[in-house]
Amino acid sequence: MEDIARIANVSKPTVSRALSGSPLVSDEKREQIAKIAREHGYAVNRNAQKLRQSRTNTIAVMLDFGSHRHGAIGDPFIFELLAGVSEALSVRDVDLLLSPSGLETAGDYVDFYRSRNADGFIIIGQGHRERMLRDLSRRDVPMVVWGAVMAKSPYCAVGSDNFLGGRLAGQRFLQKGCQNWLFVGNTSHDEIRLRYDGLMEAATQGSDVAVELLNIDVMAFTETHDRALEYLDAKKRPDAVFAFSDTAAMAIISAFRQRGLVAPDNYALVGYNNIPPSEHYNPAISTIEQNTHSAGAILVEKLMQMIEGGKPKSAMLPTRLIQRETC
Amino acid sequence: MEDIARIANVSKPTVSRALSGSPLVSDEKREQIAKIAREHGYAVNRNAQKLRQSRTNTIAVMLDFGSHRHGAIGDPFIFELLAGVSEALSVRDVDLLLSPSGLETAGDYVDFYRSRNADGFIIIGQGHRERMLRDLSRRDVPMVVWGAVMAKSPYCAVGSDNFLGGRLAGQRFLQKGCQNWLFVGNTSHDEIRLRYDGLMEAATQGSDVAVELLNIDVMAFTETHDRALEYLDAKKRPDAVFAFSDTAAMAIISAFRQRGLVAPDNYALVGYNNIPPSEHYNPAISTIEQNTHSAGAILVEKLMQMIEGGKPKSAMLPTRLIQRETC
DNA sequence: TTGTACGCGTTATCAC
DNA sequence: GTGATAACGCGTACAA
Repeated sequence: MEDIARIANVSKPTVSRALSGSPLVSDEKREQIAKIAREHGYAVNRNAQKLRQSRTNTIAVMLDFGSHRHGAIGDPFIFELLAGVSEALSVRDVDLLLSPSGLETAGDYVDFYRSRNADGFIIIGQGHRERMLRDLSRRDVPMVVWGAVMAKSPYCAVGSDNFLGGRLAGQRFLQKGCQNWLFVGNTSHDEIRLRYDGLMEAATQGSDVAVELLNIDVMAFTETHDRALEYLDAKKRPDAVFAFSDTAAMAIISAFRQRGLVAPDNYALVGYNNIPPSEHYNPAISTIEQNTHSAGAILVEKLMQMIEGGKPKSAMLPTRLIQRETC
Repeated sequence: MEDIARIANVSKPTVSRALSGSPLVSDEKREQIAKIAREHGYAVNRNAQKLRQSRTNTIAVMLDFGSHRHGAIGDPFIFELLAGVSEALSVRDVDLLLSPSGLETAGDYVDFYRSRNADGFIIIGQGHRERMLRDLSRRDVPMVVWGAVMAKSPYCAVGSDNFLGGRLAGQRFLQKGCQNWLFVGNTSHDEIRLRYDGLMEAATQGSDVAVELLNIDVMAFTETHDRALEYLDAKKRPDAVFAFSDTAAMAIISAFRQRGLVAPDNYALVGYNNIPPSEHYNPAISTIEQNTHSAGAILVEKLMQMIEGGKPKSAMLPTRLIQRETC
């Protein structure tokens, strides 16, 4: 920058101002300086910038790849969410640091933040780290969580109305007169548990409804498929199934078909997320739709508020039941 | 750091050495300093570090979210790839900057690199930026591309053997005696075009084989489904279809079924990627498998070599045909 | 093994 | 509007 200043016959601060679009510099000079910089292949050192400024204009997005590998990614839903976050950050010209390593305990997160690696965190899915998140929320680090939204939560969470989603599925089962329900999913994830709770509430409103729980440790396609087969082979015959994702619903359909069971003739089925293939699947999958599209933008918006010192409220996105062939 | 040094009764450089694990400091002092740092909530400023050092230990991964949104993501394949890259970088303790904004022209990339935002780029999919990539490769910026691997390519590319993939599908079609083939995919993407070329080569080895091309602009599920319907409604009746992804294959199955056509009775079908649901789909989808798992690690390995000043060769990963019900 | 002095490239502060 | 100067927090010669 020193060199550019010399060549342009101005001072270093002027170059800085010109290149960062300060209104304090004349347009004429700005253009001239920009031109010289371009010709000489000069670009402002972003690290020096970050060192000098209070903001790093970077946020870290934590994605639990571990639990999503090997087909474990429920469906394209997470990807859409990530795309939304990426886009919302782009608009604000903020960098996205993806799942930096070594972040386990709340202390790790605090250190990472104090090291000025990022201005805040977006954490996708509580998973099994609810405890850590509660700790972290007390440590004055800007963060927003995608996942279960619970009233008593000490941190800002954004997620779809999972409880309602579960209830909607249950109410539909009631309409169809189903009595032996099966919930498929890992309820140790709060998000999933809320759906289960919603389903249970609907169940209590019916008469003589029994709900079973098929807990899937690793919520992957193959795992779900195999566990469903085991379940059927134990002579269980549910007349309604609520799966934790559309991909899981596909696994269910496949497993049930292998035992001669077809939806909706032999059982009702509702999935979650409304991914594109669901509509054209055979049979077309009834599902709970959540507004994935705006989720990313909302997450970013809340986090920015928090970084500015605000205290944004948690937000719950609407869900609705989309009826297709399976239910 | 100054403070920590004072409290520990040592000098600033000693603290620096202790915290960065230099062998020049006694274990006793290192431990003592680390303890004090922990107690006082001190963490090394990573930006100052990056400013001072030649490496930033950050690499940028370019993902074309734009062409993957709204279900446009072919299937979970890209996600798996990203997970692999993320993991490989974690092991090396390198940060992953995801699709920074404002990178369009080769010049943008060069500036980004010169600004010391990242030590290099991993670019997922050539897409429509082949021209830019050629430019960029001449500019002395470390980068590796996932996608089509072509002999005359000026940059280091890693990808599966797309040509072979296409040929394998074609050879299978020949075995089954199919004569009216349909290729589904956007051949303006080099990766896809190579598959088409492979298919064509197989076609020339048969007698009386005709190949049609159904170009899908946006390679999304719904788009593929609708274009397939249009195709059938134009009274076309292929007896073999090669789709650019397994998700696309699902879209094809759905569209064909709507017109009363079922695989493998009415047509043979081969997909690509071998995603988990393909095995359990109805009908189970024959597909070309590529070694997604090691891809991420290889990309990172090549890029690191390049950053170290090496000139790594392009690499082609093996593919194989997995025969299931559809073909 | 440890300390001194300096520089990395930028922006904030204050004068003019 | 522009320029001189200091400061951001760290690593690294070099000396001790």
